[in-house]
Amino acid sequence: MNKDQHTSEGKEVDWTGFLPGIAIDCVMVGYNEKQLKVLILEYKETGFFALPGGFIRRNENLDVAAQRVLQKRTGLEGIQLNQFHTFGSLNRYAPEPMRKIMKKNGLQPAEDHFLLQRFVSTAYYALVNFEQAEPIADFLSDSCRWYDINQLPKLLWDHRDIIQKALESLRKNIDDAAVGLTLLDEEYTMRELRTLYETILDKEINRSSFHRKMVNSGRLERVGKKSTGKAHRSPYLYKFVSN
Amino acid sequence: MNKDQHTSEGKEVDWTGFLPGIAIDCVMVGYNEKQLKVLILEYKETGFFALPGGFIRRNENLDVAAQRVLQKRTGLEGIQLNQFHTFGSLNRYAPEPMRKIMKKNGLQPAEDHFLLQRFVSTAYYALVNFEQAEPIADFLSDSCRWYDINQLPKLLWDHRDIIQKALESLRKNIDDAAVGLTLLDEEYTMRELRTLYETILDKEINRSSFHRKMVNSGRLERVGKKSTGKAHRSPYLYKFVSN
DNA sequence: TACTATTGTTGCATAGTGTAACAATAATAA
DNA sequence: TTATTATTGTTACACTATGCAACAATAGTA
Repeated sequence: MNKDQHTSEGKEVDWTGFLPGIAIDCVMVGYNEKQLKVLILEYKETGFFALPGGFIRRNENLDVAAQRVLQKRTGLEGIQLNQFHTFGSLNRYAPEPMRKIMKKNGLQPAEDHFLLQRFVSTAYYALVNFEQAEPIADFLSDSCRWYDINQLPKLLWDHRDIIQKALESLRKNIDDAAVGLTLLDEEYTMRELRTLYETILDKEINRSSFHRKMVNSGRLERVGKKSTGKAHRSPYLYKFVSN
Repeated sequence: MNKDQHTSEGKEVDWTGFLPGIAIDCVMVGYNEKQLKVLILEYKETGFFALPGGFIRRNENLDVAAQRVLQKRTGLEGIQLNQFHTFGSLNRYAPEPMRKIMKKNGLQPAEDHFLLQRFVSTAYYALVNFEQAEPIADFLSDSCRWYDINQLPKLLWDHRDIIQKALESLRKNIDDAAVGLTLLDEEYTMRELRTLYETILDKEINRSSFHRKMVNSGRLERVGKKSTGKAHRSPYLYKFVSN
C-alpha cells in the first residue's frame, strides 16, 4: 500500500483512494470591514502559501469532493459552490515545493509519490460568511487564515491566477449570486449592500440607480430602521426575501 | 509497457503517455441549412455514439490537448476553443460500453486498462465551419459525422448533458462569440445572420431590433447587394469587419 | 404599369440606468 | 425651541436599448 503517517489527523492517508492526476482548488471568499477575504493555507515551516484543495475519492462525485474540501476548511455545510474553470497548464507542475512541504512534515516521499505528480485542477469558488466560518488547517499546514484579497502573500503554483479568475467569475455572476445573502449579516442597509458591490466590482456604483435596482428586484424586504447615532436620516434595514 | 495494437492508425498507442483519470470532450458545433450540427463519433459495429474526445499527454497543456483533439477530428487548426465545464459525476463511470468497443476492435483489454478507468472530463466547445471541416474518425470508430443537434442518436455516458451545457454556454456568449464569422460564409445577409441567431437561441428575434443592434455594433460591414432572384427588394451583404 | 414580398428604416412606447436635485430626518449646535 | 448638518429616500430628466408597428424602397412577376 501507499500510505503516509499523518498523526496530526490521527490517521494514515491512503492515497490510492483518490483519483490520480486531478485535484480540486477552492477559492473561499469572505467579507469583513469592507474588504474581500480569501482563505489561504500556510504550510508548516516553509513560508509557502496556497489555496485549500483536495482530491477526488474513487467513488465520489467531483462536486461532492469540492463540498468536502470546503466543509473541512470552514466547518460549513450546504454552501453553494461554483465551478468556474479547470486549470491544466504545464507550468503548474512544480513538485519541488510540495516535496519540501512533505519533508518539513517528517515525510520522505518517493519520487513518484501521489502528491508529487502533475495535477489538473478544477477550481470552485464559494461565498462564505466571515463570522460563521472557522478556518481549519489541514495536516500539512499550520494555519488556514483569511487574507485580504488585495494583500495576498505570494502563492504557490498558479494559485494567484486561480483567485483572479474566481474574482472575474464572481463579478460576472454578482447579481445572481445573492452576494448579500451570504457575505453580509442577515439585515443590512442599502449603503452596506452597495459598498459590498463596490468592493467586489472594484468600482463606484451610482447610489440612486443601485437603490432602485435593488428595490425593484423584488428580492429585498424592508425589515425596519437602523439607528446610526449620526446626525442624519437613519437608513432602512433590508434582508433577502425568503421564497 | 502498456500498449495496444491499432493498425488503423498504423502505430501502437502507449497509454502511459497520457495523464490518467482526466479526459477531454469536444462539442464541435457547425451550421448547415438552418440547423445546428454537432460532430459525433460512431464506434465500429456497436451502434454506440459519443463525442470526440481524448486525453492529455504528460507534457502537454490542457488547452493544447483540446486543440489537438479538435484538429484530429476536423483537420482544422487555429479554431477558438471554449472550456465551459468539467464533468465529474460518478454516474459517468460506465466502462462496459468501452470494453465492448475495444473487443469489437479486436482488443482484449485487461480489467484495469487505461480506457476502462473512471475519468473526469473537461469539456470544450468550438464553432466550426461546416464546409471546411472534414470529419475524421479515430481508430476505434468507423465514422465521424455531423448530426443535427435536434436529431442526435442516443449517446454514451453523459454526453447528451455535455452537449446541452455547451449549448447553454454558447447561448450565453453568443454576442461575443462572433458566431457569424465562423458558422456562415464570409458574406451573408442580415436575414441569414438573424436566422443563425434564432437557431442557436431557439427563439424568434425581432427583425428591426436585430438589424439595428448588428449595424450599431460596428462589427459588420456592408459589402454589396445580393440578387435573390425573388420579387422583392434585394438585401445587402455583410461581413465581419477585420480590425 | 400595377402587384407582391421582403428588406431597410423610422417613430413610438417601455424599461433600465446615470445624473442631479429635492424631500425627509436624526442628531447636534445655537 | 430652532437652525444646521449629513446622509438617506425619492423623483425628474436625459439617454440608451429594445419590442412593435408602420412606412418606404425595390426587384421580380403578372
